[in-house]
Amino acid sequence: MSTLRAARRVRVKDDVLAVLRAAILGGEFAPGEHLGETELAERLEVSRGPVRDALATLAHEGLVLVEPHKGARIPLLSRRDVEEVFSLRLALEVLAGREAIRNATDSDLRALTAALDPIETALAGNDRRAVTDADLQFHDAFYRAAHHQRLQRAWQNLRSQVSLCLFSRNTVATTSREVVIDEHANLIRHLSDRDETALVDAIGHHLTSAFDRLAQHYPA
Amino acid sequence: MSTLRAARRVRVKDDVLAVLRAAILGGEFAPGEHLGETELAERLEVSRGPVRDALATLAHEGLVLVEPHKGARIPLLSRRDVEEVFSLRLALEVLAGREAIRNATDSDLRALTAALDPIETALAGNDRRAVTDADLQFHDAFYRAAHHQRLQRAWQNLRSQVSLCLFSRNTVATTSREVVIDEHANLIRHLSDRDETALVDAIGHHLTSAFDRLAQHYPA
DNA sequence: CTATGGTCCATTGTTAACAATGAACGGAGA
DNA sequence: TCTCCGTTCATTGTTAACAATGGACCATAG
Repeated sequence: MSTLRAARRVRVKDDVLAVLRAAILGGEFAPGEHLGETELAERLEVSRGPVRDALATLAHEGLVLVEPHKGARIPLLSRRDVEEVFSLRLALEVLAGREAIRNATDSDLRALTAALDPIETALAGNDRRAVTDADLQFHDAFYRAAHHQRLQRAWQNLRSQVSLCLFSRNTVATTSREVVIDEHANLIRHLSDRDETALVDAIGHHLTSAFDRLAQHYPA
Repeated sequence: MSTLRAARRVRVKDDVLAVLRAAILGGEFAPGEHLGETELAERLEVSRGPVRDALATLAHEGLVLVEPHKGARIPLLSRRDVEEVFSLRLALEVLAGREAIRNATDSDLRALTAALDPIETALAGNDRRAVTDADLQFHDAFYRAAHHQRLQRAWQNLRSQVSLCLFSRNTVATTSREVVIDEHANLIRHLSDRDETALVDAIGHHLTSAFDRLAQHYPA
């Protein structure tokens, strides 16, 4: 049965990584705050080794800033940072669209359609956090449909920062149903039609409007 | 004086990283070969800690493949891998071009022009390895001109794989002077002119032709 | 009062020992 | 002979102790 998961015992490092990532994205650390290896290790009741590993990974994801002999700090995002995140994301997602047109299977399209439901649910619950998570998971499915390993890893490295951007300033304009459902549905439609021009266009519109909504909170 | 370098003592991890990266790119390990932490640590006369750190970084760069409890292996590149590397690189470099048009300073342009010289020198020496290195360093300067930190890091993560592609099959068509000098000079010119369309076009041509030359050695 | 210099301490970098996993080998049974 | 199972061992994951760095603090001289 496909529901049977591999009983992989996770490494401690993976646990620490997941916990820290969730904590950072949940805003439990203030920007600029220093994350000491020793302190984290004690609070998580593990040794410093896995904590170091996890911090190194988080540094690759851009969730922490580490300097030699100075440890890890929570970065403070400027407007320029948000611009960087979204411009890079646009470049990646356009490539994802082109590759998906060539490589997406019916199964991928079904997965994308299915990924709309959690967004609806989250919208109904009026939980902004859940909406954003579901949104990002839709895009995960989109990148999977591209069948491009390196692109997917590039997205993984950027994904957390996108999430961070959407929550660092805590008042983000409520996203209306049109943008989160209709725009995503459009992506699926253009992808099904194998209409590259329309798809690339829709991606550009989708991300640009998301950036514009966000940019209001980051004055130039 | 600007020649005064910070007397930073490098961490052991950085040394190990540089040595291992050079070794892999130099073809000292066969594809599929297993890199044991213990063995590497002994040969480099350090402990396993820094070796682990370095291998983790190399994994992010795609130079080794690591699986939990199985360690690191040298990947074997298929044609699909090369396609992935170059398609992703194209997406990144087009973005770099657009950003450079907005952000490049005179100093950046001078650096780009200066980066042509080592290519000439390497060409004169008829050393393919040196030509490729100089080529990549030109593109480093190009990404620097974009003034886009996250893009630059994405390039750093891909750079080694590009280098690996160019040397994994050891018979690569000799690149003629036109492509390595003229095409690069064109990039500088279009960038100086702030001609986005021409620049994006030139980047596309530059990378596509490079891929085409390479793809012959990776039959579909 | 400011700036220079030195000492101390918290924190990271490194090392080496310990625990746990997974793969290879070999034997027993069908 | 082939398959299954258990043992063994090499290798990675984790831990804890040790070394070295960098910043903070304070004293002192100008």
